[in-house]
Amino acid sequence: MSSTPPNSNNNPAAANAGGAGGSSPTFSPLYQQIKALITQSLQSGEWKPGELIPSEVELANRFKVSQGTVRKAIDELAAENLVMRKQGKGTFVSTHHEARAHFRFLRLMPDEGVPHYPESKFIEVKRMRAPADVARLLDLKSGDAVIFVKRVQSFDGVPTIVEELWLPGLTFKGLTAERLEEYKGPMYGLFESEFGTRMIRATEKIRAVCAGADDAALLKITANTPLLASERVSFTYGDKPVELRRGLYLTERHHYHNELN
Amino acid sequence: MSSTPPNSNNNPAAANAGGAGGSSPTFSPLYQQIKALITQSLQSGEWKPGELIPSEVELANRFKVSQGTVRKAIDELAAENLVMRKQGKGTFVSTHHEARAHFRFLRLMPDEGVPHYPESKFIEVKRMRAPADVARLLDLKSGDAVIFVKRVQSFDGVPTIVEELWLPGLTFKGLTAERLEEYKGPMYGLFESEFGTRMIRATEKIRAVCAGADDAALLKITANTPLLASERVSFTYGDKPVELRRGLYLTERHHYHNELN
DNA sequence: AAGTGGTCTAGACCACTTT
DNA sequence: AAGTGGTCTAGACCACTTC
Repeated sequence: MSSTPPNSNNNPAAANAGGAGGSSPTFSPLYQQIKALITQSLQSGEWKPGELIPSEVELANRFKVSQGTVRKAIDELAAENLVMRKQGKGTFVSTHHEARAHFRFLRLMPDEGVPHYPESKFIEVKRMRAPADVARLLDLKSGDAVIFVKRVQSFDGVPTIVEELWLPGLTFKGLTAERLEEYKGPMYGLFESEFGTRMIRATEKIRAVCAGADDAALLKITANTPLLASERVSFTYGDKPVELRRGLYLTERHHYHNELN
Repeated sequence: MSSTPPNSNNNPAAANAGGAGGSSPTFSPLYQQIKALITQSLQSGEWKPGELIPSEVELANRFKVSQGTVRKAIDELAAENLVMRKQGKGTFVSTHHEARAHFRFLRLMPDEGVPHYPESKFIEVKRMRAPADVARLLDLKSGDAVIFVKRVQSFDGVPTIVEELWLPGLTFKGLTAERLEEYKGPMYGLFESEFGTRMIRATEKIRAVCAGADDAALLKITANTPLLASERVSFTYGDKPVELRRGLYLTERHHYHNELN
């Protein structure tokens, strides 16, 4: 018998792939396991948003796998916008503190001209107990503490969005109107920097409604103007819902943009 | 000097990668070139929707590249929904004749219950000359022949969508009300099978509007009911726009669903 | 058993950035 | 020159489907 060929697969890190034929019931490929390990480091804050993560070679050594396997894991994380690759520089943890990230969740675009981020005016910020519907969407118990935020957003001084947010009180303890007001830019940047909670994906339900008297007043429009109503639930690592946002969008000079692939 | 090592890169198919240092201005990686060649075969109909394409090994031989390079090309085509991989069976050309594809472009979901495809009732089908706005969006000249379609779609007998379509007359020559009516299922299936035109992506602009008298009558609702207004431009291979669709969606028992990643 | 896509490895070289 | 990600190759073996 000749010696083992150089490419035989006998990786100790993989709990499967053994010589025994029976595949374990919880089988997952090595690169998925590596991906999970990297995600853990992202979640735990070992590498913070905006920072450089270890190089592929370094991670391959750490996890005792080939660079190609690390590469495939990072490819998927990059596709999910958890990290960003930059040739020659390295791989960086994604952050909401970038123009690029600003319009990933805000899909309202001006009919004419280049998109830019709106100004916020906060109407109300308070702690309260979660109503049943909010609790259900945020995976909380009815009556759990939540932080409620209501604000109006304007483009070039024109009020266009009125939205209400509910955030788990535990995760966002210490969030006040002052901190929101002094912070410029998207709230997700604040959440990421000050509360260590990064939104990584969201689901949205959209309908058309008529403006009620209160919302019409905030948007300085007549009642019964048609508005887009969006209900958005945002998730952080581990598919944990951490924000419910209900927005009303005035679509006279703006539209909701979507790409269907 | 030792002989050339086994892994030196000297592939004749690549127009770049030569020994000369100067990179050509039109550089693109090999797998992108392979991807373009495969896309050409898809576009030309060499492999038709639903059919099996040659195996990775076969394509690697044909193009004189390694299987890994073909693999990376097909990976991207699969990510763009142009093909579908099935382990053990092969790689198939995507088709709109599948339940899976039906909801890729129709994002209106029932608030309760499982999604299903609506019934169509055609109001009008005619040839006409493209108005300026339609011509612009379809990359035609104002006055070029287009086919105009107007229909109402119902879920469980409840009229919910009224939409108007404009299609380039040249591409869809011979499309009549009869053919539309006898065809069950999504129009994109018909377009693909009968006209050899496959929609591969679309952009959509969404607003809220009030129902006018005519549309209210078609949807059997009162005038001024708020509706979602969608303007969608669909593209076939080569990013060529081949459909303009303007839809009004009743969102009382349905909502527009979106995933933000 | 044979064929397909899916995973994993090892190594070479290229393109880009920084030192 | 050194380090990073990006491309390409060659080969092994696994999981799944079909014959």
